Amino acid sequence: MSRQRTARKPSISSDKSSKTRRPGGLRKISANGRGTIRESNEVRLLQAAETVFAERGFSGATTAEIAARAKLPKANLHYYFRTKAELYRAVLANVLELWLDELDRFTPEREPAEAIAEYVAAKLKWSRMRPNASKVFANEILHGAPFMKSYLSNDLRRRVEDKAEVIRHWIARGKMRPLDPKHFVFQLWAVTQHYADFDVQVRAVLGRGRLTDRDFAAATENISALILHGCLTPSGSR
Amino acid sequence: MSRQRTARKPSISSDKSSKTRRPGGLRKISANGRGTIRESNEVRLLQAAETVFAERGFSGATTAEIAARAKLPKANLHYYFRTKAELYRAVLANVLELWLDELDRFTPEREPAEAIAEYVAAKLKWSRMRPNASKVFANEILHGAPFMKSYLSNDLRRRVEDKAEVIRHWIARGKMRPLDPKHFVFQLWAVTQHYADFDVQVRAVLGRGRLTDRDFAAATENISALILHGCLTPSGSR
DNA sequence: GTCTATATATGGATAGAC
DNA sequence: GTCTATCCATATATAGAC
Repeated sequence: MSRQRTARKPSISSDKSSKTRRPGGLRKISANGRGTIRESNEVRLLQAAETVFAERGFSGATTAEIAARAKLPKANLHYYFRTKAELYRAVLANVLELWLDELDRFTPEREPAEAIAEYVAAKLKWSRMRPNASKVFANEILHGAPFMKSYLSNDLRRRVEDKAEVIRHWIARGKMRPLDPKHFVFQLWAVTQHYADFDVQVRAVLGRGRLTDRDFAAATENISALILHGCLTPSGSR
Repeated sequence: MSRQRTARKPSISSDKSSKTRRPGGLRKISANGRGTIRESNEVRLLQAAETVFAERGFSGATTAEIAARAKLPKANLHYYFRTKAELYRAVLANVLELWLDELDRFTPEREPAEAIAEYVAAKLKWSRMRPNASKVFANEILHGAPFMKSYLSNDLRRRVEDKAEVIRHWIARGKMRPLDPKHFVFQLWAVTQHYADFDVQVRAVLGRGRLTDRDFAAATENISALILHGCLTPSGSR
């Protein structure tokens, strides 16, 4: 769960000065065989930060609140993450790992109906399980992606480019209607993330204190049906 | 363009103490027949505020930046709007006026295909013309709707309830597939607002400096086609 | 590696002259 | 009704004792 740049992770570090790590070197190797204090503290800070950044945004979040939620003194937070921005970057990097891989179901050999239904279900599962991750991401984009712009224009853009090619293949094979592949991906993103990012509105309209399993099941079914009927050719849907 | 509560506007004032207006009374009635100084200053502040709140969120926005963008000294802003929160509330109220009415196209007598296509086109037009309005709203919801929660649970909820009834009618008449009406509305909202709220991501993926008329035309067509094929019965789509 | 105390900056809001 | 100067609260970040 290290937040080190290992060069295989999507890097969002390029936008600002990427400072070097902790003084480094003397990593505590405790009797139980792990540098556990640092690790567990970092994880707790990252989890607390995800919640607070989701609820308050970058500017609204305070290091004091994050530290309190992680049950650590504020100065300790600054020991592990020199600046608020560095902590935020680490949270964002964690979030991206979640988002990235689900699109990999889109391969030319697969049936679009299956791949798309699975994707919708998977994204909605994340919206339920990690709503704060989704919100941090949404907030970042909403405000112009100051920390993530280069990631969007590089990693993400290429990835969508690839998947658009797969969708074009499906269309050419007569399995999908002749739609614009990239706009189709936007629409998948939009409907699946809505339930995490706009949950307050969804709950208010449905009159729920919190969204239940049944609500998410209903959302998944409705979205799948709408999207599949919307994008498949009659023969493609079998 | 007054921001007064006239009781017919959707009220968002109930969450916090709604302070009385300016000292009041002596409204300048200038030679040209309008209280123009106040009015034009208020409008400029509201427009500046919409932009800044959209870009930075409530906490990230500073009254200094808003005032600068409106080309007024900061103290002047506080003369017209006592607090940052009051100014924010006024911006939100403006935004809600835009959002509310478009759903009125949903009436039992109309053909769903037409009503829905018009709605999608109208919402996307707003996403293009007033992206900042959309972003302010999105940001408010994203962070738990601290200023708007009661509006969501009352006005908005009732409104969606009404429209859900219309959709059920369409379904009963065999014009639409048997979907969940409220989830369907969520999906309409999600896809149409995506292009305003997530424009940075959309632009990055499409490789555009800014979204063009053609991009919005493509979005409109793609969304309409997906949604209509997705929700109409074969006979319903004629 | 932890934590108290504090330096420093920023931003919301207002006093009071014009 | 306008605007300069300023008050004061809050927040990031660090120094330095433990």
